[in-house]
Amino acid sequence: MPIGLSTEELDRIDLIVAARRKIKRGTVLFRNGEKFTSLYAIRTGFFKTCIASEDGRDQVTGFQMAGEVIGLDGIVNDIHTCDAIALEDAEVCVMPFERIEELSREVNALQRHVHKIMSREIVREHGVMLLLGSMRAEERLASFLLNLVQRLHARGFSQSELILRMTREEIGSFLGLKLETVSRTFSKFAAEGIVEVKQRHVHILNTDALKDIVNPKACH
Amino acid sequence: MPIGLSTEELDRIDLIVAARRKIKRGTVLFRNGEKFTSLYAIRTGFFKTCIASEDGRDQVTGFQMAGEVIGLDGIVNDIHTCDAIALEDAEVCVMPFERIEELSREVNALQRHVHKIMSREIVREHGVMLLLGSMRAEERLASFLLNLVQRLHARGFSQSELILRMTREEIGSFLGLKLETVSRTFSKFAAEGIVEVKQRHVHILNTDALKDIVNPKACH
DNA sequence: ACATTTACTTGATTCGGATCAAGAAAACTT
DNA sequence: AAGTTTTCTTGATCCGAATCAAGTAAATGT
Repeated sequence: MPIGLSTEELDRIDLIVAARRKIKRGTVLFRNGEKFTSLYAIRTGFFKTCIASEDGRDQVTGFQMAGEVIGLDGIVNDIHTCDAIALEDAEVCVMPFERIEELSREVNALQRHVHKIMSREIVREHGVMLLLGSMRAEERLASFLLNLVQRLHARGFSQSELILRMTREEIGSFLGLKLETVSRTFSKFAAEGIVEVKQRHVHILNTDALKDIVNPKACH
Repeated sequence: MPIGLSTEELDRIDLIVAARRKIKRGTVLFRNGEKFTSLYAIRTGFFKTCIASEDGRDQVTGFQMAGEVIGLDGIVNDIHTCDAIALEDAEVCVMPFERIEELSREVNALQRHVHKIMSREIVREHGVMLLLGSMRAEERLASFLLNLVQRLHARGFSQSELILRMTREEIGSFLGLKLETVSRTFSKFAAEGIVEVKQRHVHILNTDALKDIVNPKACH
């Protein structure tokens, strides 16, 4: 949450949260077609969001963790256009969007904060487009791992160890790859000594090597 | 612009526009790294936005036309993270973001409008992710053509004829394909009688066929 | 503890799109 | 109008990832 607020303002922002809601692993927070009413701030747990095309195909559009906000897709048409599914037991703050709009008219820092959250999501998606549009499988997976571990580290977790909350298929869907390719690429990284992988447990042994894969240096 | 406003409110919204700016074809409206100050509403002309990774690769993230707003990427960090380049002579309204925030605290419809614009961009990008993550070349190009022509039609242009403002390479960058593949796919569509293509001039002969390519029907 | 399901790995083969290459057609220059 | 540059098309070949297939390991339920 934003800084530089008076205690009075902070108290008011607390009022945005209408309720807390627990979501069991594998269940849906909101789904495509549902009426949009609220944004959700993740308190604990891990989510994926995905959209489906009319024919069965579907695409994971992102993985979200504690401190991130989901539901922004619903604002345009007052209808959610993607599904948000908990990948582990989770708890969210339900923030009715009407209240957010109301209060952000009065608290400048909140208004600014809401704008930044939406802009950040747009920029994040630009990055995903670059990944999907121009990277090869190894680059995609390396980029994915670095991004995950960086976000986890910002939350106080290890820089080198992580537990994947999603399946190979979900990773593949997000990265525009098939699950076999994801699996093979993990194995390749492991064979090169860059990571240790044991199912969902990943230990990054050589962060620089991953960075080099994403961003091949011209020299040496 | 939003509806349901009093004339007084409309007058105030006009004040958002600090200036108009003409941008010559091939020149930059803003570029990566520049300080963010304003959003831009396109009055006339056609833009592309693109991001570059550290190694030379770059990715067109979108094509924008009259009535659309660009610059949203700059809000998070007060720095633009992409380039906006005019693909034909253009004119934009410069809307200082400070003024937008100020006024949208007072005019609810404007606040709502700003939120919807940002959410719409997020949803659009979800669609691009689906395209890049799961579609084949033909599906991508068909989807691209349908999207372009639909937006042009909404602005009063033909449903079946359009002039591409961008090169094959730019289309390819946007769609995650090489320019040769774009060219070949155009030729394939032409051979099948779905479109007539003559350089940048495209005539869509069979919209349903394009829709079928994007969304293959199970039966027949 | 066992059976069942789900998730993951690895191999063989295929295929779509990238790459390499050359030429043609437009679009600018001057 | 001629020359130059940019854009586009088409062909031949190659490669990365998809697909098909089989088997293993882990998670879940009873």
